[in-house]
Amino acid sequence: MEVSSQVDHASEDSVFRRDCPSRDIFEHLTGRWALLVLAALRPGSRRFHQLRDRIEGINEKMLSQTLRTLERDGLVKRTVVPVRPPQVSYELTGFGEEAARHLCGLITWIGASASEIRAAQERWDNSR
Amino acid sequence: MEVSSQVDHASEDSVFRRDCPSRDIFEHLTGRWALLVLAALRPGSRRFHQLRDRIEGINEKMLSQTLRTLERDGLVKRTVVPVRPPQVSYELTGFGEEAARHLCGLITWIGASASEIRAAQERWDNSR
DNA sequence: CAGAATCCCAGCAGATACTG
DNA sequence: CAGTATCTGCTGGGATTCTG
Repeated sequence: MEVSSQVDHASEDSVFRRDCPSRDIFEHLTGRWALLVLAALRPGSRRFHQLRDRIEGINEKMLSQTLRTLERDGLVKRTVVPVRPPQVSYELTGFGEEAARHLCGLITWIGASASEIRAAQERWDNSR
Repeated sequence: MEVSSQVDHASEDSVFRRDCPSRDIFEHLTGRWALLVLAALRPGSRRFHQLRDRIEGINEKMLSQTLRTLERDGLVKRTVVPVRPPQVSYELTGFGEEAARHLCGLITWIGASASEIRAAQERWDNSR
């Protein structure tokens, strides 16, 4: 593991760089389903089928894939109870809760602003 | 414009619905380039070519497209000075600044957490 | 129940060339 | 300078099927 490099990745500008290491983590969080999975896990631990039923439109492949990515990033913890049939539950880690707070903050802001944004869109659409 | 409908879109759960109207606004903000454009506009007004030069890897089509979407949503204001050659500048609206604050807050958090997330990823990768 | 494996497609993104 | 127009391809996402 490299401790230092020629390029200062910690600089404020690094996000503008093509190789900014934050970019793919950002993409994990803002992909189509991650927000919804994190939000669905906020109240507490959930089973696979509970998540699938709660999140409208998701299929098992995408749920599984999203959960695995979030688990890999250390945002979600997966727990298996080895019985028949198997029981698997998911919960947020401390990190996951922080991420969820940020994302849900953004969503809350969007929700509060939605009507004004929609109005802006209509104005734009009508002006051409 | 409809004032009410059978479905309660204002409920907290609406984000989980397939037709949640916040979803596409969220996607505009978290698309590949919107964050970078908003961040680049935070210090103040910028010209088209300044943005293109600042944001590594973007091409003119994507910059133009992203700016138009953000303008349509009322997050960015476009100003044309009709001279030859034309001068066009972009700046954040009040709304745009709020959106940028949220997104940059998320990015800052990711930056601060990146090393721990990377460590989690390595642990995950090595454990299989 | 909780996934894995496979196949498939639309749509976003990029490269390139052109224009008021 | 600040964009459009057009073509192309890649891959994220989805439907379906299979399994421990």
